[in-house]
Amino acid sequence: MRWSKMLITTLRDNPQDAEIDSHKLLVRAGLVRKLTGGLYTFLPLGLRALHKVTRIVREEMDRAGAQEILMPALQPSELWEKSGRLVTMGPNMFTLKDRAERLMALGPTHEEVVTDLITGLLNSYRQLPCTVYQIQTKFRDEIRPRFGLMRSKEFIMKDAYSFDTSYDAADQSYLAMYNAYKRIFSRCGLSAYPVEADTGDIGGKWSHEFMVLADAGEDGIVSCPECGYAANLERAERQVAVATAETECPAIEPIDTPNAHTIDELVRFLKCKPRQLIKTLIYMVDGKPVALLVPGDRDVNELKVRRLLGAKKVELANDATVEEITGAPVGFAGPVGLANPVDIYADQSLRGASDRITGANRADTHLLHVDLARDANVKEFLDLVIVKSHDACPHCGKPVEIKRGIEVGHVFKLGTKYTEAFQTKYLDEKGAPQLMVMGCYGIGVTRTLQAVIEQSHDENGIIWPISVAPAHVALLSLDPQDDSVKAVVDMLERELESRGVEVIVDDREERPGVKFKDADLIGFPIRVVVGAKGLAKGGVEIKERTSKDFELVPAEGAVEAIEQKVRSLFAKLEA
RNA sequence: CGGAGAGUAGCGCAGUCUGGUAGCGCGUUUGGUUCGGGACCAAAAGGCCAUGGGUUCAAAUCCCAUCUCUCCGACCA
Repeated sequence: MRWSKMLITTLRDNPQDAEIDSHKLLVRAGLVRKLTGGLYTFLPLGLRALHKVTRIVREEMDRAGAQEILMPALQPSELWEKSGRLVTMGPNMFTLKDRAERLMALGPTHEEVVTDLITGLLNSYRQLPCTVYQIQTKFRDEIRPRFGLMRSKEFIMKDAYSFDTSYDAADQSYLAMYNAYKRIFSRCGLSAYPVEADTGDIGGKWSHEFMVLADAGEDGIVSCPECGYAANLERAERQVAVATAETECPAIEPIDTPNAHTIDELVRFLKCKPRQLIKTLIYMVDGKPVALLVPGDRDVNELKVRRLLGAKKVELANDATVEEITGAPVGFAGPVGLANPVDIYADQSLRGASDRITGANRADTHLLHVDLARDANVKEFLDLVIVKSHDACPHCGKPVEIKRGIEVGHVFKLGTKYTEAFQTKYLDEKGAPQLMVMGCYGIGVTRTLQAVIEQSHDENGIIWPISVAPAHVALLSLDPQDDSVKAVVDMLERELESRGVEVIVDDREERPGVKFKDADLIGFPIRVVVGAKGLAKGGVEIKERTSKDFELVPAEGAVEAIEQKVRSLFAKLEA
C-alpha cells in the first residue's frame, strides 16, 4: 500500500480540545476525526487498528465457545418497560418515534433484546449452556462525553450473554468469559487486570471490571499489594478496628461555632482533629430523607448507600430539606435533637464512638462530648464511606493502595434478573420449567483501542503493539526517484505482502525527517528504511519502534529478517 | 444539570480591554534551491470572525439572547 494514495493526514500541533495523550495522538496521527462532541469518524489507519482489535475479540470469543449473532440497534421501548430499566437507563437512552408513533430506542446495551430472543428460542436443558455475542455500535446519551473515544455517545461494544441451567453452571460460563477477557487484553498488548466492581444499572450479584492502569483513567482502583485484593473504589470495602472500651464520656455540651459550616473551619476553630468530628449528611434516598453519619475525615460512598439501603436513587438533600429536617442552616446538622427525626445510619467505624463533636441542629452551634450509643438513635451501622489509601484491606488487613484505571471490560453474574422479567424458562430433565441463569460480558472495543495508546506511547507518538497496529511495517523510501532504491522498495513491498506482512510504503516526495517523524507519530512497530545512502553502506535499515538502533541488512536478506521480526513481536504478545 | 473556560482559514493561535482595510505559524497550490530526524526563498489559493438581534457614521471588537465545544462533579464499556 502506498502512502501517497492513502487518506493519511498527520497534524503537527495538538488539537485544542484534547486533554489526554491518547486523545491527542488519535487525532494527530490521523486515526480519527471529530464530527462533534462524542462522535468520531474512523479514518483508514484508525479503522485498520480497530479491525485488529475486533478480530482478536472475535477469535477469543469463538475459542471460548460463544457464538456470534447480530441484534438490531433499534429496539422497541416495550422491552425496556418489561425489564423495568426504562426508568434507570432512561435518561441515558436515545429514544425516537417511528411513523406509527411507536416509541423506539437506540440500544445502549442488549440484555432485553437477547433475553427476549432466547426466551423464544431455547426451551430445553439439552440446549444449554448457550453463550452468544455481538460486536456492534451502541448509543448512550452520555451526560459528558470526553477524552475522545474514551466516553462517547456512539461506541463499539462487544457484548456477550450466557444462559445456563443453574448458578453453578453459570459460574463456569462466567469463568470462560473471564479467561477469554484476560487473553484478549494481553493479545492487544494491554496489561489489564480484573477488579471487583459495582453492578450498577445492569444489575446482578457480582461483577468484575477489567482495568487498564492509567493516570488518565476515570476510575479509582483499590488494591492490596499483600493479598491481591482489588476493587473499584465505588465498591471497595475496608476493615474497621473493633471499638475499644471507651472511657466515661462527659455530658453533652453545646459550644458556639460561629460561621463554622465545614469540617475544615471547625477543625481550625476548635483546634481538634477531623476524626474527632462526626459529619452528619442529609440524603434523599428514593425521595425519603435520611441522616448519614461518617467520621469527619471521610466521604460518603453514594453507591454503597444505594446498594445497602436497596435504593434506586441516592442524592444529597437540597438546602431547604436540610433546614426542614435539622431546624438549622446547612452546616450544623447532628444526630442529636433533629427537628424532624429521620432514620439515622452511621458508618461502621463509628460503632462505639464516644466523646465526639457533632452539629447541634442550631445555627452556629456544635455539641461536644457526644456518645453515639448514649445520645443518638442510630438505626444501623453500615459500611458507608469511600476507601482511602492506607485503609485496612478487607481480606488481610494490610494497608491498601489507590490507583487510577480505565475500564475496558466488565463481566457480570446477572442471575435471574432478566430471565425472571421475561420468564425465560427451560424444561429440566424431569420436565419441570426452570428459570435460566444469566451472565453478561462487555468490552468497550473503541475504548480498548484508545487504552492501548494511553498505555503505549512516548513523546514522539504512538507505540503500537504489533497485534493492533494499522500495519506491521512502515517502509520508508527516502529517495523515491532513485532507480535502485525504487527496485528494492518494490521488491520488499511485493515479497512482504505475499507473506502476509502488512506494509505501508512511504513513497511521498518528502524530506527524510518528515517521514521519520510521521512513522514515529503513527507508531508502526517496525520501520524499514531504504535510501541511496543506506544501500551504498550495504543494505536496508530495520528498526523497531521501541528501540533506538537499527540493523543494517543486505537487501536480499531483508524480507526474511523483517518477517522474522514480525513473528517475534507477535510471539512476545502470545507469551 | 451545577461550576469554570473557549468559539477568528484544514490545524494551532494573535487581534477584542481602547470600535476604523482580518493577521501570523503550520498545512495546501505553483516555481526554484535543497535532501538521513518536521528545510529555505518567492508567489498564490483559502475567512458570513459560531448564530440571531441591538448600539453606532462604522462592530471580530460594545450590549442582549441563543447555539456549540472543552475542562471539573453525578452516569458508564
